[in-house]
Amino acid sequence: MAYWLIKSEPYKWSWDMHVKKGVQGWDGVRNYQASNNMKAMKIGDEAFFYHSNEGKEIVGIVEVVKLYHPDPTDEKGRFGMVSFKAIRPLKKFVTLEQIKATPALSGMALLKQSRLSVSPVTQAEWDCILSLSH
DNA sequence: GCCAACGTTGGC
DNA sequence: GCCAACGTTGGC
Repeated sequence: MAYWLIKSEPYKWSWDMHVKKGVQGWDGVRNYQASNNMKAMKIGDEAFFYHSNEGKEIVGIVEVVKLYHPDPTDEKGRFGMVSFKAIRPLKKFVTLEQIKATPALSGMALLKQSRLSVSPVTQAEWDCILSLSH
């Protein structure tokens, strides 16, 4: 069981939209590193849902319900996507500011590669963020 | 709205 | 296969 973090700009695709829809294919990723991270995902893996630009905070948790498959929005057929189901919102959102201020989270890919939209999260980081969300 | 970081494209 | 030019992301 692995953990991940996925980013979305809330005015394009927000947590609320995802909750309303239930399951959503994570289309539109056009970056090989992000794409490779999705390839490595397994059914049941969980991911934090992060709002970039507006909010800049982790707002909820989703679960992988469909493995890497072709992304219909990619005309060239080069990129794929996984599908995520919304599981639950965090009681308290965990902001980028908090993450930066927490030494245990200083190694997160979110901070080191700010432009990477799908990144891995370690068990320790996952637990730490969950503890901040209570 | 600016701009740094960085990934991608395309000419050579 | 290199690398300059260009485009995009995302924090500030």
